Amino acid sequence: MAKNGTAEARGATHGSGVVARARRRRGARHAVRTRDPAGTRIRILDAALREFARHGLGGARVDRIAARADANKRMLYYYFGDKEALFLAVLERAYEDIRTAEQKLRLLDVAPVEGVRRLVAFTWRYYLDHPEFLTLLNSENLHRARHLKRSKNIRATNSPVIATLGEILRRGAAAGTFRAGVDALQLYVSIAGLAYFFLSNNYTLSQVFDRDLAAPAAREERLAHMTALVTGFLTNRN
Amino acid sequence: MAKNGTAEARGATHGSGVVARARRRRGARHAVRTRDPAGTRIRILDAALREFARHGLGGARVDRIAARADANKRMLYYYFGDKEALFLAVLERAYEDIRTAEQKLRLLDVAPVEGVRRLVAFTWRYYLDHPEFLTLLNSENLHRARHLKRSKNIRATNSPVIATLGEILRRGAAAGTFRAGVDALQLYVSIAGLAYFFLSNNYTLSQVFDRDLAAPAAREERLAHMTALVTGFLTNRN
DNA sequence: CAATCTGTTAACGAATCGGTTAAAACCTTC
DNA sequence: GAAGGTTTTAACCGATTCGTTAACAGATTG
Repeated sequence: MAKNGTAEARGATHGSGVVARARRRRGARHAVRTRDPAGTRIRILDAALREFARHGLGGARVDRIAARADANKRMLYYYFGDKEALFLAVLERAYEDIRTAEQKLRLLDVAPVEGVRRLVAFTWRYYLDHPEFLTLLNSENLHRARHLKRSKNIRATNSPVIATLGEILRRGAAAGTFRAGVDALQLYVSIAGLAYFFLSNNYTLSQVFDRDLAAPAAREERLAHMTALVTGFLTNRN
Repeated sequence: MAKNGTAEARGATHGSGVVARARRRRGARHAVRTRDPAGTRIRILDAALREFARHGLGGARVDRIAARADANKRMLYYYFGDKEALFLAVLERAYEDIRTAEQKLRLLDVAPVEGVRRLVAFTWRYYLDHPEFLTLLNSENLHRARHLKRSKNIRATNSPVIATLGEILRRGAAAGTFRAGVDALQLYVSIAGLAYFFLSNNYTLSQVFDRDLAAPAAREERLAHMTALVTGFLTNRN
């Protein structure tokens, strides 16, 4: 009863699909079969993101993806072609998501130092909240960006941030608060790297240095250090 | 004929093993069979390093490792137990190698700024020359350091670098050239991250920003930026 | 309501996976 | 030179892998 509300609330055109699926999962007989093409597609994408992030491309299992998506395995192939094409679809959506989040930042509304601080904090927060994004990128790099190479519309979406950061650096240098001659792409990669490495390699680092680097205190310390490092560098005019 | 020299040059106790193996590979009949336990062990480790680095733990194939090591597959299990134990052995050796290289650095013989510069340059160079180390760590982190947790003698070997960096920071602060209050572990992680991210994610970064970040010029630019970032931060006393 | 397209299903199959068996060949020791 | 332990081999195994087949059911259109 309450379950039904969920389906309707989502505004699904074929709302009954969700209910039917829930019934079928519970093993009820006389399950009402219904279609939900769009829903099936995103359920597969969600399940695939989780699976690829958890086990990598090589360790991911299509059967597990299908099971978690509550879809027939054949559907993966119907919608995406094969395992690798599905991986690319997952990757493209992940990039799309972070770029969308970046767009909302409006870094040029504040002073240059504050703008940089916000970019550092955002990057940190985003990686922290989306660990799957990190492992996904690691997988893609393991395969030398083989999938991304086949993708279009990836290059276009990624420039804006660099352009914005470049403008911040220009303004800061003009105002005399920042040093001149800093390359925006290099700095962007640095900010990303400072957060990425700590989080992506958190497990081995914690093990090797015998500290719990996932603890709240360690995280706060890290963000503070990153911010100090970047702003300290930029405001040192020698 | 010249081949034989290689075996002797290596100082192998059972030198004939190498020759026999080479003959067998070439498919010669009446192949002289010989034993070489130590050699077999390291050939397996080398082959496994390559395979795990190339395909990750999940994507690695034991048959391929055996083939490349020119050993029977049974030997992997004879010496290491199973695939995962072999992975741990490879990982342990990789850590051992980088710590050994770090020991040779003698960073305290030079001025603090120069010491930091050398550490940055070394880290960069080492990652550049050992890309397998990066992908290996990525794999281990994907699995949440599951294997490393079982390992002993990992924690002990990793402290010295942090201690040395701590001493450099102390001396620099005492001399008034460095800012005070910088945590050695945080800075070490930062230096590593600045190099690691650029190299480990080189493929996706190059793709996404439409630049060849593996080109010599891009590499030099990166090292220069990293060095400036770290020293610029440390020498900014505010 | 018939024809047609789209989405979904169960079942299967060939290839490959990590791991094992059982026996043989090499090497050391006495 | 025989005994006994260590290293190596070929063959094999059951489970699992990704991907496919063929038929069916819901939706759409005339």
